[in-house]
Amino acid sequence: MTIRLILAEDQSLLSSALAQLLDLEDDLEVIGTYGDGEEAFKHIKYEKPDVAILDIEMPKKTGLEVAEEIDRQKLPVKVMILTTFANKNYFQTAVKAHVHGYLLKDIPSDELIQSIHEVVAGKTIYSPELVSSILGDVDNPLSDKETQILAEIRKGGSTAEIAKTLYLSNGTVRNYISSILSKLGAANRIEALNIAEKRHWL
Amino acid sequence: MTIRLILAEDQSLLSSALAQLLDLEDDLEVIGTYGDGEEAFKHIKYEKPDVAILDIEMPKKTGLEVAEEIDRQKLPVKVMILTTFANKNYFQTAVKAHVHGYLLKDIPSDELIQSIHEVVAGKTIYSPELVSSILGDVDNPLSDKETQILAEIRKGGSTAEIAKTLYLSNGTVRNYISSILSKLGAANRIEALNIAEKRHWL
DNA sequence: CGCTCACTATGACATTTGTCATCTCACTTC
DNA sequence: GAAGTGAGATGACAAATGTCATAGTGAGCG
Repeated sequence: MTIRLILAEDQSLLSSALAQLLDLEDDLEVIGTYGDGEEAFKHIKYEKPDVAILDIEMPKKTGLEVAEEIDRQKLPVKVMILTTFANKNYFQTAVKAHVHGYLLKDIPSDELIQSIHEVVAGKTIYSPELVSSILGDVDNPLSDKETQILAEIRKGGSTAEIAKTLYLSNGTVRNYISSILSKLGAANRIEALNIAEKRHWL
Repeated sequence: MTIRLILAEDQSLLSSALAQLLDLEDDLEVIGTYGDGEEAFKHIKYEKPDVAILDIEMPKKTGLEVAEEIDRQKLPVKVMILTTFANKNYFQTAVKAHVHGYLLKDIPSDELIQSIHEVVAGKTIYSPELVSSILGDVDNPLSDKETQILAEIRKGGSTAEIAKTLYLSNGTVRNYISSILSKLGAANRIEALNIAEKRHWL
């Protein structure tokens, strides 16, 4: 029985190289490769592959959104996330969406092939590097509101604008920012952004 | 005559997939794959491959630095840059280093293989998407100093810190920033960073 | 030669940002 | 129902940031 695969990955070089390579395996068959989440989802839904390999950051719909949709509709597909990002939030979202694999792009292709087989055999595979790196991650000390505000800061808005979009008073926003800065040990907004980004908290 | 290749790419999945795929071609032979610029350079220097395919953003040494070093030492190697980044500065640096190819990772792998052959045959290949996207780029209105200061801003330093590291007065830095903001139509530093980054000016 | 432009600088000013103490109000929780 | 707790708010203050006018220097150019 050959395993039917769909690939969703927006970097054509990787996508095409991978597709050709997987196709060379005699029990694997790549029935489609798609460069954005929406297309990929459509084809997953109607062509019912055995395994869907999804990148996270893609146009239109992220791999995580696709995974959640598949989970919600209980489509009979094994979902594997394949990403560069060893990011706690991404990983947790993926786990909640009951994905069958979460692999980082820093593995060799043999390992990917092996993982596909294991997933089809019923295993669930989380990249060990990832799990340990996640466990090793310093815990995000920011509250939800603080994180939300930091995200607004990243967009470049002033205190006043942030206050308006979040329906808070000017002073409250400044208090939150003050607290963010002290929690992150930053001296200003930009430093805070850099720190939070480096630690995968954004 | 088979073409001997060295690959420098820090994303293992792509690196290994590509290596296997290229090796399948009967006139191509991948004699080494390396995950950082320094290692790659050493092996390029002593194993003298026909072609070196370099990613830009890698640990230790970027692909561009490797390319410059190869150019300076006049090593008899065809250099091809393979990157995600359609960034004017990167591209210009690469051209100055006399690379023989500059390709984006959004091409299919067949095209890469074909390009390798063309480069070996003496052609110089610049990704057409890139060239046109570069030509379509709005010209950077910032002066060198302004760009330099914006780069310092990105690191998160305060006006005073920037002034100190660049040996300028506090007021001068503030004037430059003021000018940057007005040129970019930004209301504050963070917005300026976002705009400059989006337009590939950083 | 004069002109423009980039670079550097000052001072004065308004605004924004960051800090801190303090307060209210709605919810738990015991 | 009293004591916490956490989200949100205020006001006052200091420091940083942004704006503007003005000015000196030197390089490059027609």
